[in-house]
Amino acid sequence: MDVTNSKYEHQGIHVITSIFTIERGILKVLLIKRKNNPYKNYWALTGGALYNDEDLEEGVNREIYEKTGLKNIQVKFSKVFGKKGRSPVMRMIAITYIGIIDASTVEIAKDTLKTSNADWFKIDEVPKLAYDHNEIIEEAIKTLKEEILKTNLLKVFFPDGFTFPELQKIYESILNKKLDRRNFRKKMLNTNIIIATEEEMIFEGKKKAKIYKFK
Amino acid sequence: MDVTNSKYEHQGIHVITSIFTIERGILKVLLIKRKNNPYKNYWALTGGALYNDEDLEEGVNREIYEKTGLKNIQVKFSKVFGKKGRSPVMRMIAITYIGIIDASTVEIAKDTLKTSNADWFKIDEVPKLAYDHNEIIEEAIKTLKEEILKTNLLKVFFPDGFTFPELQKIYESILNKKLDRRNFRKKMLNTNIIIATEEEMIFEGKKKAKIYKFK
DNA sequence: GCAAAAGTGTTGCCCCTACACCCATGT
DNA sequence: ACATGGGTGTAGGGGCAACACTTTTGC
Repeated sequence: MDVTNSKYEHQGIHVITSIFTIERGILKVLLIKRKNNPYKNYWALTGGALYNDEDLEEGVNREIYEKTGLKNIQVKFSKVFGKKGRSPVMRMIAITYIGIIDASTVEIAKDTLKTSNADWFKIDEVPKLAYDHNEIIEEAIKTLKEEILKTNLLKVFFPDGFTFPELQKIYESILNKKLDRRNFRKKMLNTNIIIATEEEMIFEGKKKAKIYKFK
Repeated sequence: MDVTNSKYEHQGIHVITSIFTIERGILKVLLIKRKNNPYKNYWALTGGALYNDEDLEEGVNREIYEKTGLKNIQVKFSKVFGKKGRSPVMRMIAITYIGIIDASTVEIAKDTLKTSNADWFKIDEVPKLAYDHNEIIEEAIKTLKEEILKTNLLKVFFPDGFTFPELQKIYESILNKKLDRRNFRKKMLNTNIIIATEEEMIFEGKKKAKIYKFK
């Protein structure tokens, strides 16, 4: 291995996260506006170059923090993007992740060293983004749909527990389809990652709904 | 983005493939012996640095060819390995893949520009390898077990068709467990990627077995 | 005629889907 | 009393695992 071999000199790693939320039943993705070239003034996903002294997930979290002020976002690996032309500056491979947060509980920094804006976009209203980020979001949505069925990613929305009607609404927003109340309840209870509590609360109806928690 | 920023200068991409085969019912992995530093004279997986002018799978195939003489190996993505200390030379991220071939139909180059030997190793007799390649193989085996259930990866063993007894033996070798003849047959036929032929042949018994083909 | 492998069918379980009625409450 | 959403049970289909007997043929 020769550090100055021109065949593989000047390569780099992007660590990129599609951060999602749900606002009033609508799935949205967090985008930031770039201050610097390349793609100056383009909207983009949170992410950037991995540093030499950090592991992948450290880089992921640093990039999220630098570009949004958010900390401790739980992420899941999504996909690798490595087409040779994907960055105009040098050969970059993107390792991409997904995360989901409750937008109503956090404050997103709108102006940072590298960003001039930040906002949530409905996933079917995402503009033309920097790099191949549009494609990355498409794959991220697929990963998100798979992961919420296998893990307790959605716990972030319900730190104090949830009722089935509201949990179902979140799932329906992400999967983009209606689910059957009875089947949804049975399926969720079957996973054994949910436990009932004694409390109840009102969600949308007039009748109280029982509160459950993620383990 | 600044090409000479020391925080992310001198990074590179490894494209690495765990190439498997089955010989007399035993799952084996192809290793090559390195001629050069780092890890000179260590056994290692086929792989190396991705070049700037090639896409990921092009790099995968070039590396396999350079180190073994093999061409046109169908590969599947396995996992990303990116711990910061994984290469002693510079910061390398490994994008890893799996492939499977019928060792009896190919000739592996044992001496190339970069390798001084090449051989098949039983997966529980793999020596201490270069880099984190032992860990990569562990994950590759998991990926292999998943992929053979979802895809027709094993087609390479049966260019002229197969009987159920021999197909089942391959599956059992990889999954490392006995399967029920009747259930195996039903499950495979259910996938609809298999068609019956009129021919028959003898596998291990005295009775002829019907020959099937992958679509 | 027997050993060795090939071929085949049934049952029960679990998960999933589809679907209809009663309950609690605020107005 | 009625409208609104919350809560529940049942039946059918598909996939999976467990399981035993018959067939072919070389010796």
